[in-house]
Amino acid sequence: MTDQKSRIPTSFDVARLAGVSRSAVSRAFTDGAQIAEETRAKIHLAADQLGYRVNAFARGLQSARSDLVGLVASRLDTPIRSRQIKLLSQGLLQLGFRPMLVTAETGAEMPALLRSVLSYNVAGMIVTSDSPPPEITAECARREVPVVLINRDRDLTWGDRVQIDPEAGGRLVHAMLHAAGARRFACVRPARETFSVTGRTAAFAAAAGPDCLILRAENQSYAATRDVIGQVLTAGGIDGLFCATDLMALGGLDGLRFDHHRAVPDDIQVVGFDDIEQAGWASYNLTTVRQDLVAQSDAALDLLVARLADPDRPLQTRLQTLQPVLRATTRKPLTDVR
Amino acid sequence: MTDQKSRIPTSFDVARLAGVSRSAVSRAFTDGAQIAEETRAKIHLAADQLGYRVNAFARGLQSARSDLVGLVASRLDTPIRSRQIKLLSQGLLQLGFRPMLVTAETGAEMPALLRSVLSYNVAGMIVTSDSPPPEITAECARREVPVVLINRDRDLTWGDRVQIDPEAGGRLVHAMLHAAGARRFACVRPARETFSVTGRTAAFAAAAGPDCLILRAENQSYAATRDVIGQVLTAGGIDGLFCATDLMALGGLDGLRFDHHRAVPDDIQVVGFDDIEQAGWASYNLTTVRQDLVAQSDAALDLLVARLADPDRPLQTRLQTLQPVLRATTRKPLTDVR
DNA sequence: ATGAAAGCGCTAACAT
DNA sequence: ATGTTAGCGCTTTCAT
Repeated sequence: MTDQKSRIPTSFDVARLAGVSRSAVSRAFTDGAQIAEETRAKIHLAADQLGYRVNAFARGLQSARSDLVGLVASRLDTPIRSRQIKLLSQGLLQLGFRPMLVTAETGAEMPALLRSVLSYNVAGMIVTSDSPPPEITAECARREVPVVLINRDRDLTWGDRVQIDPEAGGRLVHAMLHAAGARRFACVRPARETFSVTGRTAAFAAAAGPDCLILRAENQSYAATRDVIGQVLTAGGIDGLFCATDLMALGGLDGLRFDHHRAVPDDIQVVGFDDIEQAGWASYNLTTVRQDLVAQSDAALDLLVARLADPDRPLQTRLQTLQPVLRATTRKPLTDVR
Repeated sequence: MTDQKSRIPTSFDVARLAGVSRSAVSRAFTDGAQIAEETRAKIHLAADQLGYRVNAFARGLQSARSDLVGLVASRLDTPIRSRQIKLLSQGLLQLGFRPMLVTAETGAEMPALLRSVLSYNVAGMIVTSDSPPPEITAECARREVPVVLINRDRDLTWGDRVQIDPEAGGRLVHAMLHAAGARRFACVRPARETFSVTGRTAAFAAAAGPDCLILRAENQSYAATRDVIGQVLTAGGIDGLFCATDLMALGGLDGLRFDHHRAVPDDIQVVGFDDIEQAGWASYNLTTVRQDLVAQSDAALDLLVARLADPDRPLQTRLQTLQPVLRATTRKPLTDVR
């Protein structure tokens, strides 16, 4: 109540109030520092009284590494991406890190953004974006900043990875459709190439054989897929459709049903990929392949922590399991899948 | 190529290479600093050669304010929240700020998180969460950290606001249903109270009259709403239903159609709120009220920048406009709404 | 276990 | 327009 002109208190103020040195204050706020429990309590009391908080900049300047972790993502308004970000940022918070979000829709802004994140001496970086920051991992490597890449291309030279096996994913989808009785196949993929998406559609097409129809949607959205899905029908006779992501599959489904008056799965069977929440909604009930995002996020955080503990360990890749989710856009399979 | 042992270069290294003082280097990296274009170019050249980046911690320590902006949100895997975060973080990035994401599902973690964000000397804070950080705004006020509250309760004492008018929203929904011919009303709201959601359901109920049935879903999810929607039918005769959010409305819709075999809008008309992407999908085609998230984000950033420019300006509240979106879960209205 | 003293890398007066 | 000089608030040896 006395001094209105409230300057932000520093460790000096706390030290004086508690009758100790500034180093003692520093120790009181450092985990595992050598300090008497009694002193620590006294200091914390004084600190609370003053509303003192360790200045993260001063601490970071000194110790040359912060508790910030860069979280790189694009299209984060997408169901799968937003869930990933949620899980990752919660996990980071729980581990005592602070997520610094870096989003870029166009790849152009990326390099500048990433460099500016690096200037915060981030403890690490988690990249879920499909827009690749190619040269940046080199700089991370140079600074020994741990990088975890989630479902990212192999073109990057530094970074631990957690990813699905796209080939296995593509083959699995084909097996699901085939077991359900489909024989003439098509798949829809987005125009822009992306590690996991491109990989699984390619593998699907390979498994489906040379007469597999390949459609390109302008992007990975519901709308873009709904727009092109009519082409599946002009081809004629196609009874098994793979859409590269659930979001695309839902657009395809609505296009088939509402724009082209086809029955799914009776006229044509449809499978998506990811198992986003909406895929399970009653109006869709989409057969799909589940990517376990919780496991993915756990694995990513695990890799981050492990590398922090031992910067010199060999780069590691963690493969995620894939799980078929049979719902109502395919017929009941005669034989078990897998 | 010479020194492998690559230490991270400092302004000192750049100064030496460029043959200038460290202050010159500092100026070369400060917008609007007094420095000859020639010198600046020379310095940037040297900096690039060395891979130099300004150390954000040292800069922040000095200037006692960073380009970090805290972005507080909960449930960010929800369509509306993730879109908000996307728009806000992009806008922040564009303005030269870095978003620091703070997510908390349980309100308990909040205070600690926010304090730790404050220790980063954030330039400001944008709060979209409905879990309120009540005492924290006091600390922001004390530190003169700008706060922008999006659709937040009135209990907070510091912060500019951008929000919808919940009363107007509730009345609008009632008007829409009434104009479409509904006469016996119900509404579903989540168990936990929330500024905008509670406000509009209350206003709806008030407009609908005393015999309006009020249902409580366990939370704001699709599943929770689908679970309770059957209670609308046991009441009997209800022909107009308001679900507090689109996400809830979609759950309600699927419940009515698939679990209880009711026709929408023939047996009962349904209106949601927000106009999330999924509301426009063909399987739902949900009548709703649009909250313009782009305008909301723009307004929030605007308020932030304005307060940064003039910390002493009076607190301001920006009201968002609401727009009815008539689709297929209501009948064609006889009279115009609004 | 605690204190004294020396920086971490930068910016901001102030001087030139 | 540029250089000199003090710090910003903290952590961290090194003594004690």
